[in-house]
Amino acid sequence: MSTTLSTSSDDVVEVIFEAILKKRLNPGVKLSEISLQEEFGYSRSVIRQGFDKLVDSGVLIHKKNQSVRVACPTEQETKQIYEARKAIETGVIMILVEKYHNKQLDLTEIDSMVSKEKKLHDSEEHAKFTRLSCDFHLTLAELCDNKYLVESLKPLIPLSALAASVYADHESNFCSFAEHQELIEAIKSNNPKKASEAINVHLDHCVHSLNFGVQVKTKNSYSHIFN
Amino acid sequence: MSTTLSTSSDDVVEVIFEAILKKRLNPGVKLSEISLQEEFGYSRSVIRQGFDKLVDSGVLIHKKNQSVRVACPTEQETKQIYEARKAIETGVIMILVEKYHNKQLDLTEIDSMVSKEKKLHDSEEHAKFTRLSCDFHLTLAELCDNKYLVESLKPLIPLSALAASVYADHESNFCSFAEHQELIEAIKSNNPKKASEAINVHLDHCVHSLNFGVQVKTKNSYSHIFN
DNA sequence: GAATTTAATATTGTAAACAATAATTGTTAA
DNA sequence: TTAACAATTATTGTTTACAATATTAAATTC
Repeated sequence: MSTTLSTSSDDVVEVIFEAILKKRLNPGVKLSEISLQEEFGYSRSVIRQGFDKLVDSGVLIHKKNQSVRVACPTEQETKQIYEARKAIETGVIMILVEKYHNKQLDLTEIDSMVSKEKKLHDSEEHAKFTRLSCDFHLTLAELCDNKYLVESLKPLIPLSALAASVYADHESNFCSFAEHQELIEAIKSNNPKKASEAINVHLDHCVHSLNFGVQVKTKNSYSHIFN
Repeated sequence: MSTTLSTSSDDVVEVIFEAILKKRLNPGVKLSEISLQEEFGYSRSVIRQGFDKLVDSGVLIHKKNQSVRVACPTEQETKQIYEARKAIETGVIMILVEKYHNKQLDLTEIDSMVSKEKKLHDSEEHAKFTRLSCDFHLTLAELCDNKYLVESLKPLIPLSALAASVYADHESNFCSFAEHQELIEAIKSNNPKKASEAINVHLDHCVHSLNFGVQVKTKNSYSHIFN
């Protein structure tokens, strides 16, 4: 949380988040503390602290006396993740509509993000596109100036990415930049109802684009993951 | 998170949560690791793990190389806490309305909680009443069967309790059981709009009942806090 | 006597060591 | 060959020890 001065273990959290969003770390992958201390250069206790935070947010799974594993959301969990996101992000959008109406909100950063999303989508840079799609949602939360909302949403983004790696057939169409565009327009039009519908429809589309029929595949090695 | 088998450090988290809700731990109180290991019987590293979790949720504040302190929410933070709660709990209520309508929700537990709240309020057992008010909100979230929503809301409840200890003049009127009653009625009446308004009005009342003019007081000793 | 500096103490940050548990490998028997 | 069991290895859970930092107390100066 932002009240904490960042410690070494936060590096671990960031790197693992990053690796998940970049699809370097797949669902179900086992992560041992001693193997990773070489990778990071920190001691095992620092790695462990980072793991603990990630376990707490649900991104890593930990059973007693066993190595942690990257979460592999079930169908039910995925639906719960998006249900939670709808609650939190609807709140986010309502706040932003209010702020924009009161001229307390600068949307230029978000506008340029959506433009960049479009470019990456057209040039078929899938990895970067997925990453930016995730950032879009987090950035909206950050614009609220409410650290509690941000912290609530934060773990749900990598969890969504993990769900996508498991269940999405084509990730390029998974989180539509066109709907992001519409969402921003709804905020600008100062129409709370329209904006609320836009975010709910968008997140519903994300879930419905997933194919829960696929067999879950897990990997076990983690060389060349973090670089 | 529920995916984790509970470890020793979770005991620390629970005990501190409990102490806050029971008003044994006041905002700003300093908690040193070595002093508390005697209190708990665990070693310092276990205490530390529990502290880390509490810091992550914002309930404890931690600056590098300094002892952790119980959070002392500012006016702005308090308003952010309730803004976040409104988002999350509106989502919770919407889910419950849907579930109740589909006969997938049993409200007898909640009904009896509200009855008990009334009793405690009438008999002026303030500490127990406050505690039950907090439990009411968490129980509603738990009825959604969505661990992500529960985990999002969980840290905001003790934070609200801390804000109340700082800014509430009379805690007995702080979180109205009558409004809890109305909220449940709204769910039962299968009226999403009414239910949404009920939770938003209730949480707004909580904030507005606070008096942000008071001077913040902190304490420094912690004997007889955890028993 | 008050303020500043210096030394002593206490507390946290990190790493390393040991104990307990799980995962793996090797062996044996059917 | 396969299955069950035993021994080994690897990994986690916890404690302990040491280094770095902050807090407190004492000493010095004005």
